[in-house]
Amino acid sequence: MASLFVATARNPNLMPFKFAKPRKSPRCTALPETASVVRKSYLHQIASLCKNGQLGEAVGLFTAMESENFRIGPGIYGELLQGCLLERAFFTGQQVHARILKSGESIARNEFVETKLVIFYAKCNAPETAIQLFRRLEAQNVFSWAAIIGLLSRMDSNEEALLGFCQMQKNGFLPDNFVIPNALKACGALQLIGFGKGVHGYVHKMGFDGCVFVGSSLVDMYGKCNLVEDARKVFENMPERNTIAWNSMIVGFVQNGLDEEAMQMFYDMRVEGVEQTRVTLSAFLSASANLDALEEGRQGHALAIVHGLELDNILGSSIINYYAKVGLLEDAERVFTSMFEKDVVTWNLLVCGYVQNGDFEKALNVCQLMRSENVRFDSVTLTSILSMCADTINLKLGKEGHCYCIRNNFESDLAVASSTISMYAKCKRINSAIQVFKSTTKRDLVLWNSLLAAYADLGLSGEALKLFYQMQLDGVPPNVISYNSVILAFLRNGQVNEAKDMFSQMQSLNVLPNLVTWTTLISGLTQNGLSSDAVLIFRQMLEAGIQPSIVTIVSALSACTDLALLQYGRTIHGFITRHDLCLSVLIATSLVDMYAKCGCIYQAKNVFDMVVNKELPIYNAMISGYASHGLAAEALLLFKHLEGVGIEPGSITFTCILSACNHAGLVNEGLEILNDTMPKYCVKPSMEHYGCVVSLLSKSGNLDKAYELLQTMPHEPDAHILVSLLASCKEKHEIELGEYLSEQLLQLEPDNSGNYVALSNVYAAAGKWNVVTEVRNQMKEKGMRKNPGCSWIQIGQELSVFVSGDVSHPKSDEIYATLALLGMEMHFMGHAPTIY
DNA sequence: ATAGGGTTAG
Repeated sequence: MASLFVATARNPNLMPFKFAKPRKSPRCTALPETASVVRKSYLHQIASLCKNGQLGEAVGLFTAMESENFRIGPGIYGELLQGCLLERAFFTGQQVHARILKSGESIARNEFVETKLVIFYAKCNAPETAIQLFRRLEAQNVFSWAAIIGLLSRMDSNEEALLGFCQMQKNGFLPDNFVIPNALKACGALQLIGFGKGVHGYVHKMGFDGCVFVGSSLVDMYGKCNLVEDARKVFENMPERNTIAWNSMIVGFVQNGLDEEAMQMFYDMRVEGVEQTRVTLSAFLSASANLDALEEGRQGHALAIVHGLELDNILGSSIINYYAKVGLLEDAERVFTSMFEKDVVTWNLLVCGYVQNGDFEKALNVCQLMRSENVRFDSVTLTSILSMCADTINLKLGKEGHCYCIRNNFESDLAVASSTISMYAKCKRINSAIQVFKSTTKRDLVLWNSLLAAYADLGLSGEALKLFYQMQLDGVPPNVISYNSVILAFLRNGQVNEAKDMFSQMQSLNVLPNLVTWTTLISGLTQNGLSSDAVLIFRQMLEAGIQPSIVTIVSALSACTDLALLQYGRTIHGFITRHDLCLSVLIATSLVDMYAKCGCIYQAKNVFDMVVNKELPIYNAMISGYASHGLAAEALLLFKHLEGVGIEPGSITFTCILSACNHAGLVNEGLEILNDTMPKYCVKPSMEHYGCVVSLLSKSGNLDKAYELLQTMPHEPDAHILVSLLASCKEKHEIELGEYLSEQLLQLEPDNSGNYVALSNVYAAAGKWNVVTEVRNQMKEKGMRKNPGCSWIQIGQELSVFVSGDVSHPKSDEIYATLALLGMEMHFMGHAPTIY
């Protein structure tokens, strides 16, 4: 095998040696008289030299024997091979092998020597030679079988190892306590629980229960097969337990998600004074990482230092994994640089840590360093890179990553395919996502869920539902995540009832809704205008004993931005206070927003004042609150304060502050912000920003300036801005401009009856009743009268005409009838002109 | 005139 030679060449201990003259050794000086005694003594010396790691001396003695023509027996060759094995001296072993072949059949075909050679090659991971020699054996025995089965299991050829295990029994050799651990290891790797239990039975029958090696392997096997209770039973019944037995148990707990048990066992181990190795610490650190146990993980790192354990790729990686999981990336990086041995997993942990921490630049740097040090990316690296591309919506890098996957045959990797799909979906390339999905042949739950989530994000509920059924036809039962996506797809598409149906369907099928399910429903219902349903769901969630996350609470509070639900908002505020969640800036911002939108501006201010480290969003919420309450002075003051504390205002901030100016009629302030302040902060004014100022100018009687701004701004005017100008045209009786603007408006939104109303208002204000009627007839032709969304405005408009003196209005009876139907005649009569 | 062994990270 090529890799073998690479491995030997790297190791300076394995340099080829020359058969040197034996060095004078004091023990060699007095040779006993008879040849057989001398031979015995030589054997003894060679054996002890080999055991003491003095292979060179042993070989020297061997050469001396050869030159003195001693008859060298199988024992000497056996000892020498054993010595080579101990020092991993592959080349020396090959030389010994050559001498064996040269010394004739009686040695070369000796069962003991042949077995030793098989063991030697098997241990040196030279599978071809070992297996070839094994096949040509004069006689098999338990030792050669054990060597071969061990080799196969080490090479991860688990099926072959188990086949060998069966074959040796067929050939009449009873497996002993040395072979059994290898067979059990293979069972664990393949999760062949039936086979494993069979071996366990055999162990019991043969009385190997007492062997620590067998016991530890059983613990490991049961752990790997997810039968952690059986593992525990074996462990507890072991008459003797060593470090490895404990380690196997702890690792079993961690692998089965029982992190607390693993930690407890770690402490028990310390109390009992069992030596703890890097394996122990590695497992302990995994448990700490899984539990976010900050203190324990640090202790684990400290113990590694105290025990003087060098940071090999595995222990080092466990420490990095822990620091990365709890977000201490600087510590992770420190450990990374201090490691003496790194592999692709080590690198991946650092990359993944930075990606999950949102430090994309550092993640990319590490990837580049990886390439420059010739560490090849594997599927985990690519998954991290692709998910980073998704997070940053970096389609260019994402495509490069995808191409790398195609070039390097990662296409069949399900995890890579899933993250490629998510990447394309996040970058709004749904067709590419679908293409990647279709190119896969074997599909797992994660892959189906990736595309399902992509459809959900776009609100493609039809496609999502189709996929949802398709996966079931394909024999993949949906899990909570699948249901969450379908529910989200419906809610994004405004299909509230369908979403609710799915929610009850999953419960009747015993798929338990999780935090995401509840949160999706709460925010989706709110966004579809069903705030009170959202609040109801939030209460159900608390009753179900699910702890809300920050996102859940933010969604629930956003449902309470309606005065009718303020009482629930206050209840949630109480919940927040009881659970010490006020410290979250996100929650505080939502509270400010809720109180402001419910008209409780002073309560909003109270919450606002309590927050210590304020960030831009909470300022925005407060300024917006002031703006909507007509408290322009307060809004401007807070805006100035923002400058004082060095926080840069954003686009939303300017929307809020301009709308405050607009409501308060602060023309100069509004113009200054648009013309000076926004360029200062490099914020390009949006349509909405211009809208505020245009409306402000037109309302304050500067219709000309307003129209000028409308013409010079870099945006095509939207309906909103045109309507605000139309209102001014009405006041100023600017019929010509009104007509012109209305024409544009009706081109933009030909089916919006409100626009016709605005136009007819212009004519009505100028007393052009005949044109008003004309416009009304146009509306009637379009069947707009029955449109419930604008009936109020229409009625108002009709009334305006009526009140303005056109008493002979032909439809006055109809208007009265409509009002009577709505039960509001008197009320509207008095307030008619304010309806607009 | 004799042999060999199990556990670990994403």
